[in-house]
Amino acid sequence: MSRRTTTQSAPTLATVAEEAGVSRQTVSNALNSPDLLRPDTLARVQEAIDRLGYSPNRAARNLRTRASHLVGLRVDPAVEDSANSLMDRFVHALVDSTRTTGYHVLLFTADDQEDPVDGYDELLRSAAVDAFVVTDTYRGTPHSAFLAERGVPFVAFGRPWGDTTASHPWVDVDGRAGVMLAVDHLVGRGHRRVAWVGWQKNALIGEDRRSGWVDRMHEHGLSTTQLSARGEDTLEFGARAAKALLDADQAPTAFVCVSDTVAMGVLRTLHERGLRPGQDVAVVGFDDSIAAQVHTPALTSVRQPLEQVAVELVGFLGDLLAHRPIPEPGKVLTPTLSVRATS
Amino acid sequence: MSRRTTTQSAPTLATVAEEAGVSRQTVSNALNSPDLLRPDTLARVQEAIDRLGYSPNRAARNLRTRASHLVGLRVDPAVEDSANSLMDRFVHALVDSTRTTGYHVLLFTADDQEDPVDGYDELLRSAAVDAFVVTDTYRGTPHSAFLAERGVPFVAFGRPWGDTTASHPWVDVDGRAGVMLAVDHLVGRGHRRVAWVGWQKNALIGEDRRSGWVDRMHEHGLSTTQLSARGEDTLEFGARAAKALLDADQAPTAFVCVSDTVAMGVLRTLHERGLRPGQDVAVVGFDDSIAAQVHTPALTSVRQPLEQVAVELVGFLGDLLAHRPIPEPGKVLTPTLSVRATS
DNA sequence: TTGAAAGCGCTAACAG
DNA sequence: CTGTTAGCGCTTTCAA
Repeated sequence: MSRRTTTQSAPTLATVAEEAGVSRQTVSNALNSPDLLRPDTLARVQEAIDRLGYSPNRAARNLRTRASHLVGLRVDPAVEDSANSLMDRFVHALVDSTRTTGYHVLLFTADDQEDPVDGYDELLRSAAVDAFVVTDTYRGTPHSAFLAERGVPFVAFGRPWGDTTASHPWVDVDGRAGVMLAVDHLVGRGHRRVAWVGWQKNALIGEDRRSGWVDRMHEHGLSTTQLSARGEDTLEFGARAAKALLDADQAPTAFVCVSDTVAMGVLRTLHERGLRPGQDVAVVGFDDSIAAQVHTPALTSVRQPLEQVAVELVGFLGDLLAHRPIPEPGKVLTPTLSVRATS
Repeated sequence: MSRRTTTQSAPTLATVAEEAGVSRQTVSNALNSPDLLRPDTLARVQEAIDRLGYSPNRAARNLRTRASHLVGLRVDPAVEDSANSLMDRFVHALVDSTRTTGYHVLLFTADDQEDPVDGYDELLRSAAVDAFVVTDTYRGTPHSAFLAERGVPFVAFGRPWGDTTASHPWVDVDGRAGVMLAVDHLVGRGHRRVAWVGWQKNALIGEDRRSGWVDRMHEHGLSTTQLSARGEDTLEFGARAAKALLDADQAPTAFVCVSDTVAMGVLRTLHERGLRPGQDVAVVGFDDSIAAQVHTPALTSVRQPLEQVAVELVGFLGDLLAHRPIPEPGKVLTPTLSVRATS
């Protein structure tokens, strides 16, 4: 009782038209503008479609409409030993969001990892994708400016730091507010000496997060002097920074970290020194990675609303590709704090 | 000095042909069968292509050749609180492997998470993808049988457990051998009572891994009685199992775990009881997840060669789509042991 | 070795 | 509301 024999080629518009006793165009209309058809015709066509198991050929449709309904996402190699599985969660969220809109996500990598725009051009020129999602936030690489310059249609996860001329749609998470959440939480638990372990000064994202710590500490009437460390996004740096801070005159009783990776380093130092996280010293990370969740003790962390980021991005994508005007092309979402055992 | 004005439509074969002073067909040949052209003609065409920044339109090519050069990969929601970032690493590896072959990876999700084949049909019928990569290993869901039945072209990460009729290409990792590695390692460090913390009996992957523990222990002349626990793939189960095993008459001095998630649970129990992992009790996980790497102390874990798995799968994909015969459609790769502080 | 003609399956524009 | 015509950009015949 198979609907079509295996060796037979797939049904086309013409097949369906014949089956339903209408013209090819009517079938096309049934698919794309069903309201143009009389209900009974529509039903008849729909029935034929179901009976034959017909799906419109995408290549033909793409050729005709000059759209692929694909969005490209460049995935760069995951960094081992880094707690950051942010990308994983984001990809899931993005694929989920695109599903309802008829778009699909095409993954690609750069031949040349150093070139921020490698891979984009070819995919676009060959009409393989309609647009891109770029994740600037992720490592702070300024792909956006290059892409915008070349007229590549894209939406970005991550705001165009400092670039006031940018006009592409973007969605970002308010890292500063997330850190403020962490500071409030710790101060609420009685901590007065709350340290910051962050990235280098030239990391704009890192500085934004840090400003949340500085400002909130001051608002609480607390000092930030001698309580800040800056370095790379590695476990080793976190461990080193914690040692230095703990050895200072007035050792901090709590650490707010720019990332879970760094926080894991802080935890390692605490462990080495026999300090119990959550009891002797509090630690808060950033990203709410899997590693944070399964660590013992589980790490309190700032959680980015990636699912919502994805939804907003896909919304912008729709506007962009439909050439709808985008009045306010930037959106900042607020993170939450996942409170766990380390605080 | 722009190569083409922004408002102008992309160059086509005809544009290039005119530019080079040859026919469209010659340009097509230059692209697909360059050896048919005279060197000087080829050079002239190539130059025109470069000058115009031409890339063949994929939709047109796909329509004509009835191939999309896309492979589908269904991503299911990541499970929170589980250490398993295996999928993330695998996706990266796959995208990397496909790059050189001219294929791209298309991501999709199922509307209905429960239906093991939801989403595949539509993508295939509409010729959106040429084939699929399915990751049976990941959760042990038997997609393969369903897909094979429907004549869907696919390659699988994960062997067709028990299904002797399966004829699709697959690549798998020898979990049993991985666990044997772990047992050897622990016994070599003087452990005699090595426990197993695994999955339910009906998880074929889990049982395969467990057999490595059972057999190897016996080969070392060691007993396995009262040293095994079975349950779900959660941190809580790992913690519970460790408690029960430690409370038994002859407490184990080492734990081999079916997954990092479970191992994290074991570590939690050790922590609660003041037992130092790697000193008082050894623990080995499976998957070498990020969480294992950044944990304090870092978790020894069996590492699957996902990069190699991806390469082999893409090789099979090439054979499959070129209708080349595949003499031996299964390949088993051997994992390695990442030794860290917990053992 | 190069060129001309045909057509993949679809949708946009128009005519009925 | 339905049908006819044309053509998207490419590759696959087949001739020259």
